This record gives sequence, structure tokens and C-alpha cells, in this order.
Amino acid sequence: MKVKNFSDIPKAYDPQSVEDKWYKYWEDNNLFHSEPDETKESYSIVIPPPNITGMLTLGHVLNNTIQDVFIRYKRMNGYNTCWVPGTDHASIATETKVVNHLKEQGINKYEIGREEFLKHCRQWKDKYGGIIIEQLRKLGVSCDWERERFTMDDHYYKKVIEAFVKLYNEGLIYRGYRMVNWDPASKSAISDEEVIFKQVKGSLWYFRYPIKDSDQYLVVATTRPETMLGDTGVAVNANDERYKHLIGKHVMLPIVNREIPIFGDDYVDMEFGTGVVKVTPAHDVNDYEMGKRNNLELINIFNDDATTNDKVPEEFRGLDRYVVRKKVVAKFIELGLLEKIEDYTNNVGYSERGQVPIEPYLSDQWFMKMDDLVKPALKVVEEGKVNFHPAHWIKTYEHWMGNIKDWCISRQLWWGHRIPVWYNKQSNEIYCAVEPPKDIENWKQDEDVLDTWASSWLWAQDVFTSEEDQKYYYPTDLLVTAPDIIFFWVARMIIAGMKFMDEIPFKDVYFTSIIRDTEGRKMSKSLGNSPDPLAVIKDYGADALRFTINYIAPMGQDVLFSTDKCEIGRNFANKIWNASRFLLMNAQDADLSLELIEKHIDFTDKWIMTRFQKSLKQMNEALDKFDINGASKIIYSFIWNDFCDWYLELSKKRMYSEDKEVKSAVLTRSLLLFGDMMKMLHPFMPYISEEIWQLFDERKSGESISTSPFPKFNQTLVDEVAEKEIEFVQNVVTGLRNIRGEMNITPSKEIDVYLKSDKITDLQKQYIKSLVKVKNITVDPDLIKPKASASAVVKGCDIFVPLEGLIDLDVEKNRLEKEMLRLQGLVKSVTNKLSNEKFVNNAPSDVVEKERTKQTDWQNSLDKIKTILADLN
RNA sequence: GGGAGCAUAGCUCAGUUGGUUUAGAGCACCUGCCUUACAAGCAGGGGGUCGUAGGUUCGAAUCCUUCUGCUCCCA
Repeated sequence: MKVKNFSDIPKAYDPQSVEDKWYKYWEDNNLFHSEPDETKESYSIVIPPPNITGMLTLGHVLNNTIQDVFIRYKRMNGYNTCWVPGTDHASIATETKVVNHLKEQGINKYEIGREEFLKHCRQWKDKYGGIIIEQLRKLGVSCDWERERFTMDDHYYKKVIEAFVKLYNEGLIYRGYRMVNWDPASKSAISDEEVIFKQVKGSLWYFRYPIKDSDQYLVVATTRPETMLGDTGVAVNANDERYKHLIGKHVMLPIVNREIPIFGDDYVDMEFGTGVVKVTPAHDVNDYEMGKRNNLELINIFNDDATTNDKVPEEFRGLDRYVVRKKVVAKFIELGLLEKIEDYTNNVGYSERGQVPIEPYLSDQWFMKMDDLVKPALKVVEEGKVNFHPAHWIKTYEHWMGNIKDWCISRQLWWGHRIPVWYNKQSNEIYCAVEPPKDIENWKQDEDVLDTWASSWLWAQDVFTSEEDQKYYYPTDLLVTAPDIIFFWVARMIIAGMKFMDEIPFKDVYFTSIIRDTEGRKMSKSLGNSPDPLAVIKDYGADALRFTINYIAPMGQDVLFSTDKCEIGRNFANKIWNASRFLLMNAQDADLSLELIEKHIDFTDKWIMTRFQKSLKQMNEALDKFDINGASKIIYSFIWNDFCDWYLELSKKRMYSEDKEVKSAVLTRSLLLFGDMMKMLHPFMPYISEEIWQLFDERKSGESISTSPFPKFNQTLVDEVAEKEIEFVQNVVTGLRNIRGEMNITPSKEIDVYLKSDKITDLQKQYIKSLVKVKNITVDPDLIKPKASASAVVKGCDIFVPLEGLIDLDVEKNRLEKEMLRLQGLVKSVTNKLSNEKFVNNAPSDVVEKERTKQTDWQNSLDKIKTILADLN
């Protein structure tokens, strides 16, 4: 092998130049493109398509990093990997943006009309829709960019329409005049899932409703005074002794002067308020149900923007609902009909997008019948055909699926998939098909578009546009997504998969953590606590951000993120960089013949190979169970602790050897191992691993670590004996360093060391000498403790460091006493255990055996420490 | 009201089927070092008895129950 020539390798790693260079290289060489190949096993992922209105957030970073880790890992393991990227048209979000954008130019959507408006939407998409995709590239994600999709691509659009037609023809989609969640800002219905409930401090107003033909009145309590204008009844509980006798009578509705009935209904909670409920069937879900049961009139008092219409008295018309609220209350005061006002906190539903309170509103909408559709989708999750990680999300899924209501899929918007239904202008006959009717002039198409999720539910199947692709890549292997869209998207994709493909959409679903700030608050624009990932990448590097976020993101728990935590990843990258720099600098003038790699192998080499093999195995196992956080910790500690802290330090003795062949052998092996380490690291830190891998040998054009084979675990390279031998060296070295540190011996001072041991080899002695600043080591199994020396006891070795004149007796006593107490505690607990007959009789024999060994070892050390201490006094 | 999750060092988290656990890591902290890969570093050190109360067991951070607190989802 031949490393790259370097005159001056920078001391600190600079990610910026490295990252841009390699991303371009990967794209130029089209390394991430996949085509069906029946000779290879496929591994496919579809990206959760970000909104075209979106900008890259840390949520995207986490989500896409995880997908990239798996796709790169599988790619290197020989799978034909295909990661399909794309974006979502985000009907309501995009339309809101475009409407506002046009408003700034004084343009009104209704004035320019549907076609013209859609033109603006498409322009907007062309201009801004690709931003997030470009930003994703900065992260280093290995998507198959040739397959980039959009939910309104011709092919995809058609599939969405076909799905609608199919369900319509099967009677699973129907139109109905129902109460829906109305967003008065976008003037559209939204689904139950898009309503966010917030605790709002408000009031409970108590109104007096005069009873007809009487001088008495009933008191009703309400949180929404304005709706009284649409009241068509007053309800009490039929068992309520207070009011029972009034059932069948009427009240005179104030302001409106409408005569409305008093009726009994079980729904009414006698304990709440006064036990009397005003009923507004057109503007409240529960009232709507009561109205149906009791044949009440439906009076809709609002326009589609939640201003009052002409169904209310003239002075209240054309006003915003909250203005009306004030006016109604004022009027009640004026009429002397306001009983009292209490503070009250209630749950108010807000539109997720529009950020305004939703209004329960009666309108014609399209619904999907869910009862039968969910059954197969529920089954595949319960049977483990689709696996959730963490598995506890299954319960949430089951609960939602078990209580599902029909899905309102129509939206009163223009940007999106227009409902493929035409109404005959004369007969009002309904026509539903993929293609419009032939005599189009006699028909009028439904104005509405579909809920965005009623398009993205086909994502996993219809991003594959040819039959061949679909057959090869579907079902996909993994979906990585945030748990907050488990209902919106994950569940519905499974439903769609089972319905249209008769097959699951993905085998595993990984639910990511939610990113919060260090105080545990969700990232949000208004709080300003949401770091810009691109700025973080600029400051720390994409590798650092990727690694950090994996390192701090435990599965199933929230991530508390702050930008400075990226030091973890940056420092790690720098550590790796310097380790490679060390090897490269030494390799510049070395002979790196591969024949040498079998020569001059000692126990340190066997040990590092063992540690590598074991770490590799552990990492494979962690990734197999989707423990990406655990996997990142394994690679981190192997590279930093085992390789850098111990192996590189141990290898310096031979690296600086006079014997060129020794140096070359050690160096060549280290470079090869380091190359394998870079492969292991590559899924997590793709850029720096590529950079170093490319420096370590001459690579062909187009060759990349990302398409090179992942190391395979090799049991024959695991050497337990070498591990024990290193452990011994580490114990002695740590013991000596401890003495140096605690006794305040200046680092430059060379010490004499006496080791009482019968097992230490010459080679071990040399390595110990190389790791601690030592003048001379004397090893003798029958050693007698030298005068005025500091001591330490490790398993199999007593350590003495004579410190004539330097030793502080009190410090040394203190050290040893602390060690004695520790050992005493250990001995005591193990002795207790062993003198318990029940333990000895009941515990497995190997456990008892282990405890016996522990006891002997600890007792042994304790005795020695005691002797030394006694000697000191 | 129903459901889920969490509670281990100052902070953020590990801790596999209960047994080298008198509990690990990173950050923070203290001490000493610019030792020719790395001060974004090296070496050493202090610090927790595992939220509470009980139970199962020879043995519990680990299993069961109670309570407390926090987070999220659904109604």
C-alpha cells in the first residue's frame, strides 16, 4: 500500500473543505443510484418527504442521519440499497404561504381564479421547494437523487386519484353534510388529527333565559356566548329534580326572541354549571348529537370565515366571532340577564396550521369509511409483520386504530389533488373517475382538493414508478419518522399498503426522539431556541453534528440538544484526524509492503485486533436491534480509548524502532486496521472516514469507502489471552500513574520501579516502561519492599516506587488507607455472601465459584496493603 | 377520565436474561502537564446506594405492588 504524500498535514481537522469535496465526488460518480438487480438483495427506504415550505430543522437532521446510517451500513454490507428522496406539496401550508405572498402584492386568490393561483403555487414550488433538499445534501445523506419524487408529480398524482376512485367505487368514500373541524383562516375543513388542544384561560358566563309564560328563568352556563344566537333548545337531565317539571316547556331566547324548547337528555351533567345546557346544534359536536336525538332545528350563524351571517339579528351581523362575543355579553348586561361570570380554563381546539381556534361547522365534505380499512393494518402490526421500535408504540397504534372515526379527506383549498368528482349541471348526478366525463361542458368538477395525508399515504408504494421497481423495492425495509405523525402518516401508509398492494409498506418503523432544548422545551421559532442546522454544520461540520445527535439521542426518549454539545462530535473528529495524522506522518518514508503484516506480531497487536472484532460484533448487534445510540458509543470508545489511548501509545515503542522492518510491520497493520475502523465509522461520519480512507492508499477514480465492503466479524482473531495480558499491563501502568499523580511527582522526573511478581514477562515489562516515565524496572518474585517507597497492589503484582526524600508519609498513608477501606468493603460483602448457606446451596455453582475467586483475590490484596501500611507506621 | 413513557453522580444518559455492581460514560469540577498525533489534548482525582414505601428472592438499580413528581398522547 501507499499512503498519500504530505508535507504539512493540518494539526486540527477542518471539516468544511473535506465535506463539500466528497459530497460532490459521490454525486459525480453517482454512487447512490440503485437499479433493480435480481441477483442482489434490496434494501430500500423512502424518506419522510419534507414540506416544500420547509427549512431544515434539527428534527430533519436526526431523522435523516438515522436513515443514512442504516442505508450506508446496508450498502457496505452488500445490499442493493435505494433511498428515495422527495418532497410533499403540503396543501394547506403551501397555500397559506402563497396566499400571504400574493396579499403582499395586493393580489387576492379569488380574484385571479383557480388556474392563475395554481400557476403561482407552481412558481413558488420551483423557487423554494428545492431548498430543503439542497440543505439535506449538506448533511451527507446518500439518497438516490435520480429518484427524487414530489407528491404532485404526474405519476404520483394519478395514483392518488386512482386510489380515490377505487375507494369511491367500493363505497368506502362518501359525501356528507357533517359537522367538521373548520379552520376559518384557511376556510377549510381539517381532520381530527390536525386539531391541537390548548388550555386557554377564559370565562364561564351565566345567562338567564326567561321561561315562557312565567316570570322565572333558567340559568345556562357557557364558554362561548356568541353561539347563543344559534341556540335552538335548552337541555336538562331528565332525572334532575330541579328542572324535571320544566321539560316540554319553552324559553324565550334573549336578543333573538326565538321560542325554543326545554328538553331532557342524558348527556347533560347535573353537576356541571347550573345543570342546564344551552344547545346550539350547528356549532357544537355534542349539541349536534343532542339536536339529532331531539329533532332540533339547525341554525348556522357563521360564514366560512367565522363572521356572523344573516341568521342573526341585524346589529350582530357581519362581525368576527370574538367581537360578537363581547356584544352579546354587553347586551345581556343591558337586558339584566347576566347572572355572573366565573374564571374558567378550558381546552380550545386550534388549527395546527392556521394557528386559530377551529370552529365546529356544518358543511358538505368527503369522508373515508375507516372501520374495515383498518382491520388488516392492525393485524400486520399485531402479528409483527411490521415492527415498531421502540415496541411500546404498538399500544398507541392499536388504541387509535381501535377508536378510529371516518376521515374527512376534503379540503376547501386549490393547491393539491383535486377530487375526481363531477356533478351534472342539470341532474346533479355524480360522476367519479380518473378521467373527466366526455361531455365536460355539462359537468362541474368538485372544487375541493384532498387532505395532503390522503396523498402521502401512498408514498411508500408509488415513489416507485415502474412495475419493475415496485416489485423489486416494495415492501421497503425501514421507515424512520417522528412519533408525532404515527396517525397522520405511518398508520395510513400501512392502511394504504394493505388496501392497494395487499402488502405491508415497510418491515420496520423507527420512531425517533423529539429534539428539545436543554431546558426540555420543544424547538420552536417563536421561542427562538431552534438552532439552524446549517450554521451548526458550518461551525462544527456535518460529521460532528451527525455524530453528536446520534450520541446524545437515546431510543424512545427526547433529546436535549444545544449547539455546544456538538463539541462531542467535533472533538471526536479531531481525535480521529490526529490519530490518522500520526500514522500518516510516520508512513511517509516507510516501506508499507503487505508481506510484512504477518511479522513482528505481539500480544498488543493481538489485543487490538480482539478489541476491534468484539467492537465490530457489538456494533452489528446494536444496529440489528436499531440501537443506533449504543452503536455510536461502541465505535467512540473503541477508537478513542482502545485504539488511541492504549494501542497507539503502546505501538510507539516499535514505531520509533531502529529496526525498519518492525516499524513497517506495525505501521502497515495499523493503517489497515485504521482503514477498517474508518469503514466501521463511515455510516456515522461519512466525510472524515472517506477523507482518511482515501489518504491511506492509492484509490481508483470513482472508488469510495461508501461502496467498499464493511468489515466482517472474524472469531479466529479474538484472543482472550492477549486481553488478559494487556489488562495486566494496564493495571500496573495505572497503578504507577496513580502514584505519580497522587505523590505529585513532576512528569519529567524518571522514577525507579520495583515490581514483585512471578508472572510478568519481559515484553510486558518493556511496554510498562514505555508508558510511564521510568528509569529502571526491577522485577523479582521475592522482592522486599524498598525503604521509603510508595506502593500499590494490583492483581498479580505489588508495585513499589522508592521516593527517597520525595515521599510524603501522610499522603502515602492516606492513599493506602483509602485502598484498604475499599478492599475491606469488598471482602466483607463477598464474605457475607459466601457464609450464607442458602446462597452457596441455591446459587448456580459458577456464580459461587466466581465469588470464591473474588474473595481470594481481594483478601490477598487486602493482606498486602495491610502489611505495607504496618510497615509504614 | 383512559393510555404511554420517564425518575441512577451537579447536568445528560448507560446499566443486556436479577449474581465480579461498594453502580459506568460524556460534560462539568479539582490537581498536574504545551510528553515531537491531538490543549478540540494527556495523566490523575473527588462525586451517586440507584424518586418513595413495601414485597418476591439466598441475592434487586434490575422483577411485582403502593405512593410522589415530571413529560407526552388520546378523550
